[in-house]
Amino acid sequence: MRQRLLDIYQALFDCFGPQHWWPGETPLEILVGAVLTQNTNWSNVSRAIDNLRRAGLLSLDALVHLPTPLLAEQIRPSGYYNLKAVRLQNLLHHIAASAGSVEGYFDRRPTASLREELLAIKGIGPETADSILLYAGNKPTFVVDAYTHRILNRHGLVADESDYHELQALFLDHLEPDVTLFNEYHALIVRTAKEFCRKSNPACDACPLKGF
DNA sequence: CACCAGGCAAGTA
DNA sequence: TACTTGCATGGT
Repeated sequence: MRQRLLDIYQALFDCFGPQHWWPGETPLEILVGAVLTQNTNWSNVSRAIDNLRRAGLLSLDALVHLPTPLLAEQIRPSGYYNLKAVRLQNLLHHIAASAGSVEGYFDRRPTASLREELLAIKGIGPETADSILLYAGNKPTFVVDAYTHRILNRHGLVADESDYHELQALFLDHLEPDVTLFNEYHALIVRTAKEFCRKSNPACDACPLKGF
C-alpha cells in the first residue's frame, strides 16, 4: 500500500508539479479560509477574505471583537454566512484565549492534543481541524476531503462507506510524517480532482491516475 | 432550470 | 446508532 500511495503521489507531482498550498498569506488568513471554505468553492471564499482585508479586519483582535452580525455581512459571499461568522469567532476566541497569537498557539504542544481542542470547538470538524494543523501550524497530519474519498474510491482503494478516520489512517499508517509531503499530497489531490474527477466527470479519461 | 462546491451539527426515530 | 435536514452564495 505504501508503494501504491507513493506511485500515485509521483504521478500527480509529475503532472502538476508543486502546488504551494494553502492559498493564504498568513496563518490567520489560513484559519479564516479553513472555516469559510466548508462545503463552498474557493472563489466565493476569496471574495469574502478580500472584503475582510479591505475593511482592515484581518487581525485576531479585530475579528474576535467585531460584532457577529457585522462579521457575517463581510463574509456573505462565502455562503452560510451567519453560521460561519459564529464558527470563525468560536475558533478565534479559543486561539486568543489560549495564546497571544495564531503562531504562538501551535508552539510547544503535541499535535494530538491540539487536534482534540480544535475538535471540541463548535463548527470545527475533522477536515477543518486538520487543515488548520497542517497548513497554519505546519504539523504533520493528513487532510481528507470529499475529493480524497472520491478519487480513492474510484480507484478501488477504499469502500464507498469509508469514513474520515479510515481515509486518514491510510496515509498516516503508510507514509512517514512529513509536513511538506502531506501538504503537497493533499493539494495535488484537490488539483487533479477539480480538473478531472468532478462528479460530472466520472470517466476520468485524461486523468493522470488513469491506470492506477 | 438543476446541480455543484476543499463540512458540520442538530434533529428524528 | 443510522439517517435526514439546515445552512446560502455564486458558477456552470
